[in-house]
Amino acid sequence: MKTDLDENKDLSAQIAEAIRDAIIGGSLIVDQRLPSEAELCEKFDVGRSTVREALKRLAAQNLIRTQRGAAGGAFVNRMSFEEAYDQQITTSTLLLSMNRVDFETACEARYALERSCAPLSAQRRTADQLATMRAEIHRQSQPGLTDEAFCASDVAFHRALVDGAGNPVLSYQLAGAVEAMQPLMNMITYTQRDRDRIVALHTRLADAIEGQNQAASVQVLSDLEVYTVQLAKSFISKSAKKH
Amino acid sequence: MKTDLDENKDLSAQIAEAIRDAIIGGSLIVDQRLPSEAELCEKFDVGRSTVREALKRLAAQNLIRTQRGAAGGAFVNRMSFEEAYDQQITTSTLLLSMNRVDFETACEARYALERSCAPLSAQRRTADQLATMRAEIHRQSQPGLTDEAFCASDVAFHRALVDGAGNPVLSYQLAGAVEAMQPLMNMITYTQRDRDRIVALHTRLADAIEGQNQAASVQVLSDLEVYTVQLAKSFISKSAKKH
DNA sequence: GCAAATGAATTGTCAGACAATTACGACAAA
DNA sequence: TTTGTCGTAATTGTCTGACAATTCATTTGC
Repeated sequence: MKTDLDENKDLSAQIAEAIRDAIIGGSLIVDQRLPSEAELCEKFDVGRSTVREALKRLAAQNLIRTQRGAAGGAFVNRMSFEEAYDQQITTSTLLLSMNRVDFETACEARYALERSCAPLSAQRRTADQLATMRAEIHRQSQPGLTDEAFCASDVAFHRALVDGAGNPVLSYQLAGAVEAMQPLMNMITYTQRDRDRIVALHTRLADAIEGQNQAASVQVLSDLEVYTVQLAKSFISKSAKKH
Repeated sequence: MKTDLDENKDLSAQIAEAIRDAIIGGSLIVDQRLPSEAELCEKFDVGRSTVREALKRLAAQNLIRTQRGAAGGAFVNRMSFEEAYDQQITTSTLLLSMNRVDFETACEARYALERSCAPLSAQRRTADQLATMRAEIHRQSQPGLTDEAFCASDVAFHRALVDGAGNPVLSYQLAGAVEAMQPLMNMITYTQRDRDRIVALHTRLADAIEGQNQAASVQVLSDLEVYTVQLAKSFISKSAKKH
């Protein structure tokens, strides 16, 4: 691990980077204990606050976890899929909300990625995942559902589809694409007719997945993309007219 | 922003979460200045180190940036695509390296995602991106290339393919999938025959992209996936025999 | 033998101090 | 009037020392 620091830059950032590189490079392995804060102070020749700030940076990225007590300390953390999901979703959401990414671009990316899951999901989905899809469709056709709840159910439906591919890496990669769209979708108001149309498309999709019809599942996703973009466009022009 | 803290938990984590929620929720907008450290101390009724550790956590996630000096402070950061790329790659790499994800699963996910880019790339790739692909193919056929350099060129080739889709959100999502495979691919040793085969597949792919042949581009990626998995399998069985 | 007390190691938090950096205004010089 | 210099205030970055809270191992008392 590099212990020589550039004097005139942010020390805690440099220390965090040095440790991060050691973890990524494999010289610190999972569950291994890092030196105590006091030892790191000596090793890098800095004060304790500086070391602590560096460790907090790493903790924020789930690279380490800390434990108090006699046998405590900082340990290299095994990044769980759960943690990776959360990070993925947070990053994707912020990226979309802060960069004026137009709806169409985000939508295209999302459905392109989902189409890559659909054939696998048609092959492998479990009965449980299929049941989740059906249940969400049922929820979506309930009257009196708020727009927000409708969107949340939409996300759950698509998550089930993605998980149906039975590939955790794929689920992880798709988490951001699907969830990050939710705030954008939430801004739209759905008429009953819109919802009926979406429910119909979801039903077609679930049928295709149930019937293991790969081509059909891909086709429905394309149709869904077209419809979603159209919906967003008409909504934007409508709210533009109001003002 | 919530300012009431649970006494017996990690204060800096709670503060970081409160501020993070405010950013995600939109009550703190891009480039807005956060209260100074001293003000945050009062607001949350904690010491300055605690506040600073919370801010470092947020800085590690690129949520804020800090500036010294009179008009300095912490500002809500606009997450750039570049920063999001880096985070995505780091997270994906660690996830794969720490969870004994088998090669086949990771490979399946990667090529499934790439296949979702190929048709778009065939439609839209610029001459520049095509030239990058050709250049990397040329580099890959150079004799005396180390395995590591070969893999790096492979990544660059696939990045050009993905970027060809002209959708920055898609490029961002794919960054992790493509780059995180590199450490796994690096463990393989490539014979000249392996490289020739890969170069031939890459050439077919570049030809399909150049000729705007969507179906062919998808097909080549499937072939490449099959070959890559086969390569990895034979390599694993070979190194198993040695021991 | 077992429970309770003790001690040691470690992280979490606080307070105070000083250094480094930056913006801004005052003031003098051209 | 413009320009350059200086000082001052605000703010983050770092260091030091202290104490609290937690956890484990050891010792003590019964």
